Amino acid sequence: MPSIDPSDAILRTTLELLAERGVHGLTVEGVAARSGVAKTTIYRRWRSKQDLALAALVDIADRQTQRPRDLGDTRSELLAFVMRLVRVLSSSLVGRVVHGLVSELDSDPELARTFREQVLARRTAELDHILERGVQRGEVRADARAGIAMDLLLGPIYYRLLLSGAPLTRQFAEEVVDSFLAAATKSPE
Amino acid sequence: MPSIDPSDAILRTTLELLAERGVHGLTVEGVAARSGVAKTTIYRRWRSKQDLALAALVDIADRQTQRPRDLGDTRSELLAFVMRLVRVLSSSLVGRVVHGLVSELDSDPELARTFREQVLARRTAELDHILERGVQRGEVRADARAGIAMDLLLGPIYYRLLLSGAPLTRQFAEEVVDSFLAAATKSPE
Amino acid sequence: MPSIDPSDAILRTTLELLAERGVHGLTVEGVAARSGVAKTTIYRRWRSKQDLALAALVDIADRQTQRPRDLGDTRSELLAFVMRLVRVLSSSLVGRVVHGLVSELDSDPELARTFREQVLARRTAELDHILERGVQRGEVRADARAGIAMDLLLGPIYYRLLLSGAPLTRQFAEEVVDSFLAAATKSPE
Amino acid sequence: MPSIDPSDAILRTTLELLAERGVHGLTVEGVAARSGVAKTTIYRRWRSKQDLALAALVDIADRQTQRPRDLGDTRSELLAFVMRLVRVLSSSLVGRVVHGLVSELDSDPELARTFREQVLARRTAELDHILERGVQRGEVRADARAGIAMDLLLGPIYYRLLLSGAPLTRQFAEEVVDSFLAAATKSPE
DNA sequence: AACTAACCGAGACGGTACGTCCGGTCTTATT
DNA sequence: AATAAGACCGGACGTACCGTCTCGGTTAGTT
Repeated sequence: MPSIDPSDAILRTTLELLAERGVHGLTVEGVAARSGVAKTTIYRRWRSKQDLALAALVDIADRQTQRPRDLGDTRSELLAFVMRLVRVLSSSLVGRVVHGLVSELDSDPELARTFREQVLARRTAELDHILERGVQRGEVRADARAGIAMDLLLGPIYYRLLLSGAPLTRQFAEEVVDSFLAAATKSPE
Repeated sequence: MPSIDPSDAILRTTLELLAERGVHGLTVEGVAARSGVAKTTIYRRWRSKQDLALAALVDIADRQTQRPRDLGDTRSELLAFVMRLVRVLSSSLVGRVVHGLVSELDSDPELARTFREQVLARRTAELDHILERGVQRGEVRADARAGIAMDLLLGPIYYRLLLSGAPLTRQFAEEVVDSFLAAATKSPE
Repeated sequence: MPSIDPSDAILRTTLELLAERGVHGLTVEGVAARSGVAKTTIYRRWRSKQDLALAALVDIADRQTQRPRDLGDTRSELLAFVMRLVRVLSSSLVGRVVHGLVSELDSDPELARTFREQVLARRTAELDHILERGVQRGEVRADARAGIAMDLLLGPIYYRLLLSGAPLTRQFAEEVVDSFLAAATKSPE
Repeated sequence: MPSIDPSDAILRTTLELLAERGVHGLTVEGVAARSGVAKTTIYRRWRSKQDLALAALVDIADRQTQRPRDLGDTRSELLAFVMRLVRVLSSSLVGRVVHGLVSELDSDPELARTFREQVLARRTAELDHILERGVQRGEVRADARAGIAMDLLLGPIYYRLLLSGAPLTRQFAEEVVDSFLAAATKSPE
């Protein structure tokens, strides 16, 4: 007698439908029908279908979060960090969900808050660790902080995912990391 | 005797509604009602409300496109380039429209194509000019090309607009430009 | 606390609109708007506006069905039978609805079936009773049956209603009944 | 160089579409498209699609009108008269068109007038001739007139066509004629 | 031979209603 | 008390035709 908690079934179905049809094709009615749950039950737990999609997203993220290990040098660690994002976003599911949610962040502040806390903040924390170690090693300038670093490292990745549609290759990840390091290493002019 | 063409009225109304309620609150029915045009007329010209919103966006972009003037040095020109984007995106209207459209780019290839051709490609062309001049001046490495430069310069801007919600300040623009130049100047290691 | 069931409100409004504007002017949207019911609710119960109009028609018919009483002689009973139809059809409402539905019977078999079962079959049953009594009394030939009798008695009435537009008077009803009786009495030649 | 007059092409196409899809599926746009004529041209000649359908109907009727020949006895002539109607209405085309038009007669007086003048009045004239001859022969009561005779003879036919859906057989036609003659022969009681 | 007026095709337009999809709320009965 | 089931209101969707309306391009007929 599995899954006494309907939330599991709901999230699992949500991910299935997201994978099959994207955020656009995700409907609360569809989730209810396939998971054998009443619409009411869904609305009791999530405020909207975006909220539900985000919950599913976080559900994945939870499983994939990884402590950034000490790889010896900052470049390797940053590259691992960026490549992990590249890989996750390239898996059609996560990429599609993020892509599908972005527009909603603008009109739903509550959703935006959750997204930033549950998704972005974790990445920032990881990046902070890496940079701290880099400063200690003397590989990175002392004033390097995750704030701007996130913009410089993740921005280009998301730009390709969300806007230009250009491919997220390993070479691209290296160029992004190297560009970042060029500035983070050099003393300001 | 202006606006014999209903397209004008439609686009104008579309911009009004976008400004007031965002892409989310934009409805074809609403545009038809306010602009005094039949829904059919709208559908005769645009395939969907996203298509319409994009048209309105391009309509603004058309009016704002600017030849990048020679400012003497590359940093100034890049900063002007980035700041122009920052200003445009900060004007609530354009920012909201772009934000509202992003999710649709994933599910509507035709829309994505148009967006890239009408919006991104123009920026790329401008950037190309700047970089070319920079190479000639010897301020930029000879292999600098707009492709990756767009990712590095615009990525961080859009990351803040679309995801982190952090403010688009002039200081931020400078940091982005300087970071880019640090890499584009230095010879590869 | 009446009309917990939206069907009541819908049918009542349908009759109002039919009376005011005829079948032609009956729209599902209009019924929804005036009855304070969602269009979906109407479509959940009736397949089309014709189906709805027919339901309203049957709704009236239900209320007006009457056991044919024994009036002593067949002519009186037939005349009462015919006159009842004449009166009902002359009431603008029923006449208009029937008139408005006829054309749809040709293209909507399901509608035709319902119309015949719910409306015509009832009349046929009444007529059967009358003829049966007439046979027992010896006033009508033993082989008189409702099948052809319906054609002969109602045909002329509907012909005037639907096609010629000639008035449905009492004298006309008498002529129809007498003509029928002339044949139904006389032995076949 | 055929059909200099577009009316021909329009009516021909109208009949085709009526035959294929019934009055319901007849659209002015469809006629225009198939006949290679502009909608304007159609509206210049007919007020509505019903008007057009009726014109097509009359067009057929014109070709089929027939002088009722003297067959020697009234019964034969009446039967021929009724059977001709039966045959015409049974041809799916005319039957469908009439069926499709009936409902419009109620809401379009102009259409009704034309229908009665162009279609019914011709039949009445034919019937008049037959009855006149019948009176002269002494086969029919002197006060028999087409007015009520049309109701009694055509009513049952149209009742089956329009309402009951029962088949229009030759036997049925005979029963109708004989019933009429029973009354038209007998002196009033 | 040029001019004009009628008529034509093409098709855009405002408008009405269609029937559908889903969102999110609410009620009822079950367990 | 939480649930499945599902009816309900509401808003918008995109479509189909309606009947009206320019708009140019023949084609006749007139001068």
